[in-house]
Amino acid sequence: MTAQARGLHAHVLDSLGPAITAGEYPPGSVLRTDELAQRFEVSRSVMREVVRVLESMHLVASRRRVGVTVLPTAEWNVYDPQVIRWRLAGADRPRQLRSLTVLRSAVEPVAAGLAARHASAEQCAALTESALGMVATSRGRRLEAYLVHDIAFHRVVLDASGNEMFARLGDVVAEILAGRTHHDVMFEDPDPAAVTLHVRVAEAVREGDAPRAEALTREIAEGALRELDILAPPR
Amino acid sequence: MTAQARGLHAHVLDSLGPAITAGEYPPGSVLRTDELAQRFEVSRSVMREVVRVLESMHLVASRRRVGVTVLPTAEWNVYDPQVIRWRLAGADRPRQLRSLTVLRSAVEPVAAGLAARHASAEQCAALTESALGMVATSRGRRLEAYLVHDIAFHRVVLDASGNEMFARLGDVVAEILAGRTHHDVMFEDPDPAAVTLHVRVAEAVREGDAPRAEALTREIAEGALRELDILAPPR
DNA sequence: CGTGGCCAAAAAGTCAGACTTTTACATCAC
DNA sequence: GTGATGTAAAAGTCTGACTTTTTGGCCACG
Repeated sequence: MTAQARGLHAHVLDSLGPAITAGEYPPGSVLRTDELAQRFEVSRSVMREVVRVLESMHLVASRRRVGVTVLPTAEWNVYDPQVIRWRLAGADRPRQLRSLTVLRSAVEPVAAGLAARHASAEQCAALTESALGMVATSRGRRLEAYLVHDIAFHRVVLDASGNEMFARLGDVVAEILAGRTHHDVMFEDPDPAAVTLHVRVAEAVREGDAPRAEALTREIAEGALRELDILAPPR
Repeated sequence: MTAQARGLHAHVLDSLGPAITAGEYPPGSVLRTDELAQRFEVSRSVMREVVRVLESMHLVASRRRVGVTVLPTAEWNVYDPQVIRWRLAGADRPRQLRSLTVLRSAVEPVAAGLAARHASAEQCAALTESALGMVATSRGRRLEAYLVHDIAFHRVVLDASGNEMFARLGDVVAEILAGRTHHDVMFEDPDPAAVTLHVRVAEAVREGDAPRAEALTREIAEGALRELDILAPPR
């Protein structure tokens, strides 16, 4: 079973949440707690807890006498990791991936610049190690091993920035990178130029060269955007 | 009354949430649902809903036989608008404000660049109007009126970027700007240079000059960071 | 024909109590 | 000391009754 023991409410949430983010209940739709409770075969108390959580994510609004209304997309807490996961698993995955990659392209260069100033010796070591790992697995269809190092690299950069908001984007970046490898077909070995850029970012951070770290990371990000334009053209 | 009619659970949440984010219950603290229900004089069902919401924000984790554990800060959903508000209202407001301003400095320039490409005629008009409003209220201690235009300006830029993730940061930026005006003492009129920069950003966006819009916005952001360094030095 | 107030029903909100399930911890045998 | 076992504590679940708010219709009155 897929995490059944995590509680009844979590199970219902994992079913209803994706349904809403996928647009199965278009904005404006009205649901009733009692009806939902019956549909999912749980008690009203459990369903109420689920609705409360969805409400806290601004996916729905609950009003007396009218019911539970699905809110327009513009209201959703799109930074909630749970919501991100649900949407990445759903139909508008491509659009979502693009939004997130653009966010990445804005955040990561600045984070790298800060990392160059604040990174500890351990973080520099971890960064270099990850970069070397990427080099070592960049040829011979070792995409899975490469992915591990790639994720580790970007996580360290975000952590080393010393900014809490940046650090919390580590999971999002991991999700994006994993998605690129697993869903969006990636037959070939990773772009050698990108691998080199990662190595050079590690160097720049180690040397405390913030402008260079930022510029190099911007190149990586632009590469990712270009790649996305090719694999999944906008519009 | 301060929004008492929003439901009992919301009231309890507004009391317990800030207490947790303020560190009144340090990470690792264990609470019991029953005890909390008694303390806040609500039924267990209400308290359970509150705990569920806090759990969805990753502020706490609920485990059988042990209770409701407060999670370490690193786990919190720091992008949740509710959490942001709670933290901005609490003791570590300065640190929080810095994190968010750094995030802004990363995001807004890129958003402005995108806005220059995607902004509609209406959005360009709104932008120019806001910039003019800022000019008109930039002298004579009309800080409140200035704030309104400032918020509107940045909101339009983020919206016009066409990126959903950027657009959702409008509230955060509004919160930051409002905080700067209201809390962190701002005796003087706004920096004339900043006002001019806003006007020029509006121009660049209208002309579709993405690099210039980005560069100018980066100047605004750097100004905001410098200002923060003066008013509330780091460390 | 429109306006305003009143009533009734619908749905969420709240509560109390009984029961189940998991699990940390202590105890005991080996 | 190690491992099995039992117990109790806390969350989890369910049910049913009750309260509160709000919508929308209905009717009287201007």
